[in-house]
Amino acid sequence: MNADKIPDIIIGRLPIYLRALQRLSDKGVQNTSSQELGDMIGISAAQIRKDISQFGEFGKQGTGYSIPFLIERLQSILKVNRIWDVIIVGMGDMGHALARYNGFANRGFKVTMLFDNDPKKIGQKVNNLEIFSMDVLSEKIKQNRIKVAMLTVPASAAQEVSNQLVKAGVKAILNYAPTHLNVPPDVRVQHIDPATHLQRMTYYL
Amino acid sequence: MNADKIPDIIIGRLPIYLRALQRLSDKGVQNTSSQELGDMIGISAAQIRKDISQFGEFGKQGTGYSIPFLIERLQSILKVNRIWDVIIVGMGDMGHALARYNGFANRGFKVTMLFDNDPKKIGQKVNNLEIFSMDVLSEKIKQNRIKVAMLTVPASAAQEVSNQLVKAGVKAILNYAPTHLNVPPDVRVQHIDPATHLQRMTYYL
DNA sequence: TAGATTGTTAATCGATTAACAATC
DNA sequence: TAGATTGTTAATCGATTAACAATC
Repeated sequence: MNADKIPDIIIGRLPIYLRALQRLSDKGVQNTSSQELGDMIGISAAQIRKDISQFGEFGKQGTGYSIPFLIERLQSILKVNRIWDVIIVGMGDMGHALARYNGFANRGFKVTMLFDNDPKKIGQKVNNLEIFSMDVLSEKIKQNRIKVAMLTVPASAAQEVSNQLVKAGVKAILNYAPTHLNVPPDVRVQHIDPATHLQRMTYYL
Repeated sequence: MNADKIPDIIIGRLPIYLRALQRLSDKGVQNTSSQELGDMIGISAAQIRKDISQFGEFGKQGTGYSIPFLIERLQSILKVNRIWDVIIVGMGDMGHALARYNGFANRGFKVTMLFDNDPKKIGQKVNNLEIFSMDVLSEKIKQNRIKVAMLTVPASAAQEVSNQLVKAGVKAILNYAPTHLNVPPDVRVQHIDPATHLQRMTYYL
């Protein structure tokens, strides 16, 4: 393991590699090469080898990489060789869809609590999980040592709720609100904004 | 307007600038500087000036940028100074949430058609839009000259449906399926995979 | 005018690619 | 052994930052 600081751009590619490897594994494939993996996901073989080699010598000359082994290594590096409890804050349509999403299984995450401030929603269940009041958000986060949250409140409330999350100890926020969040440097934010993603493509049309 | 090829990484930042500018505009602010805008979204002032200057001289020394003017320019560059009709393919929870999402207004997009292959869903309405059969997907895309699609089918069907979209003339796909899509070079794909986004953050926890 | 801020140049920094010895 | 493919080095390519003349 290289102790140097790994560039974030490399960290960002590891989940892509992992996803492709798990897909191969599901098909029963046992081994692959940087060439094959690269062809699958549109990344050069040299870059894949370079990225992976930041963390150790996981391949073998002549035969490439053992898929189960490389999956295990990447999961360990990304710290998804465990299950992170994740909360969803804001039970509109998007929060609802995420609560019922089955794509987190085997990828290191489990949605464990839901929150909303609408009295009509509080106490209801989605996917067998009760919706809690925002009043108990901080308390529940601390109690359960929650580190990861998905934020699906309206843009107008996002910064305020983000502050609450951070104050209670959340360190990773997947932000679905179409607004930038200001957080301390030890908190990570990833943005999902469909309009922004679409606008990035219309330029080329 | 610079006729050189603009790097994609710059194009990717323009929607972020545009979103921040629209937020300022909504608050009634008329002018801003690269410094202020950069502070808002965590990007250096120099980079913002450099990015914007690829497309023309939109600012004024001493006073910065006129927000309405810069919004108009960015919208024009990104081709969102019009409304793109967008279709949603796959009316599960995610497709449903996107069909009811109100974040596309004023950002250049309008969801106009929904598709699913489940006979029980076909003919139903979501947000006043009828769900069509996949059998008429190609025909409807061609008829309405649809260029932009959101793909919310299961991963196992994503490549196959993507092929249909591309063949019918779609040039921009927002892919919610957790799998890489192979498309011709003239088709753009953006990926939204919550598990991948979360995995990119857990490394730092 | 004086202060502020752009657009741009040059310098720095970082990422990607090509190539190949090592070796399975 | 011969062929394949890694890990790594050096070269190339591209992106970011710092600095400042121009000018509103």
